[in-house]
Amino acid sequence: MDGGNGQDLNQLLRVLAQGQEKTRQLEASLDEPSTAQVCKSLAQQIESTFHTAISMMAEGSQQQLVRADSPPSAGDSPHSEGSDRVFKDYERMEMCKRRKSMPRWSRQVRVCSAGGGTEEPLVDGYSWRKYGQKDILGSMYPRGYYRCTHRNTKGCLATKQVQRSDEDPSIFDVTYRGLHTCTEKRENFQSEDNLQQNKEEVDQSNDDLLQQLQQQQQDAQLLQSLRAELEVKTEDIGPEAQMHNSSSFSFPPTPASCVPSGTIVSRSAPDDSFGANFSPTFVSEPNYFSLSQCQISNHGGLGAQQTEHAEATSATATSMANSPMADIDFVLRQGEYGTDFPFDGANFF
DNA sequence: GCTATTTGACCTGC
DNA sequence: GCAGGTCAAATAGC
Repeated sequence: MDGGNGQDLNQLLRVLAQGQEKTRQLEASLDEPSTAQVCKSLAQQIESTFHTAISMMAEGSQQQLVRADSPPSAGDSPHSEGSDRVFKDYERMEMCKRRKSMPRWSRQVRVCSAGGGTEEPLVDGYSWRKYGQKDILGSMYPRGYYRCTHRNTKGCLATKQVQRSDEDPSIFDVTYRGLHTCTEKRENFQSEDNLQQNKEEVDQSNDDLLQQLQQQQQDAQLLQSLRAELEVKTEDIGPEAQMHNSSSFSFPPTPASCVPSGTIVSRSAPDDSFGANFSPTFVSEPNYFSLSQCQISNHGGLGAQQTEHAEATSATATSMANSPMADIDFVLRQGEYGTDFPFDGANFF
């Protein structure tokens, strides 16, 4: 993927620009009286655009990672004893890898009903199946583990964890992991009120993603021109020195201040200096964001879903993180990926 | 009988 | 070794 990177990026930028344009159209449509159909259509187009962009990135990154660690296929030794076991172990291993790279985000949900248990606080439009519960050290309440009901039928790997807050038992911390690959939609949970907010978030995500990509492209060009310059200058050096240099030349280590921590800072953080921090490596840390959003359930549960669609869309836009090109656990969310845009530059360019 | 939940056991990462 | 996360057998509800 070295030769076609610039072209790929340009193509990707075009696709993302399309998404941005569609989002603007959606915004414009909101001012019109009867917009349901138009908005729905535009939303579908936006979703499709993100899907295309993500596919492009995933495809590009996978080409770099053709490795020998293919799964021990059952066909290798179909009748050997314990082959199932080996395969299951492998699946478990893969699950751990996937878990690490899954996008993750959390939110706080307030409920009115003062139940005592850890029952699922809100219906969020997806159907979840509880698969575990665990007492958590230092927490008064156990944590419930849920996975998408369509895990087996559609291979949807989305999970969520629900834990009642110690400070305020009416608040649940809900941590979502992975994206729904099942086709189940939550259209019923999209109210007119939500639409504008969601659109703004999607628009913001689009803008930020585009900005990051453009910055990376500039960095790549800069790097290339620097490299070209370096090559020219080495011609002036004598053959002996050249030999020496060619065997020991290396880029100086990246200053510590320029190495992204991998921790996504709050959007409100003013020190957004992405441009100065391009680095081919980054440190991976589990990154959360917390919406701290109080959601009251006495409006038929609609309030609880106000931003979730946009979050899912935003997370979808970042699901390139699921690609094997980086073992990262992050969630991009409108501007929060400031200095740590998690592309592994060394792989991406 | 099918599906969802519960719960102890097991596995993995730190 | 410990805590968190998941599995899977047992159980409950429809």
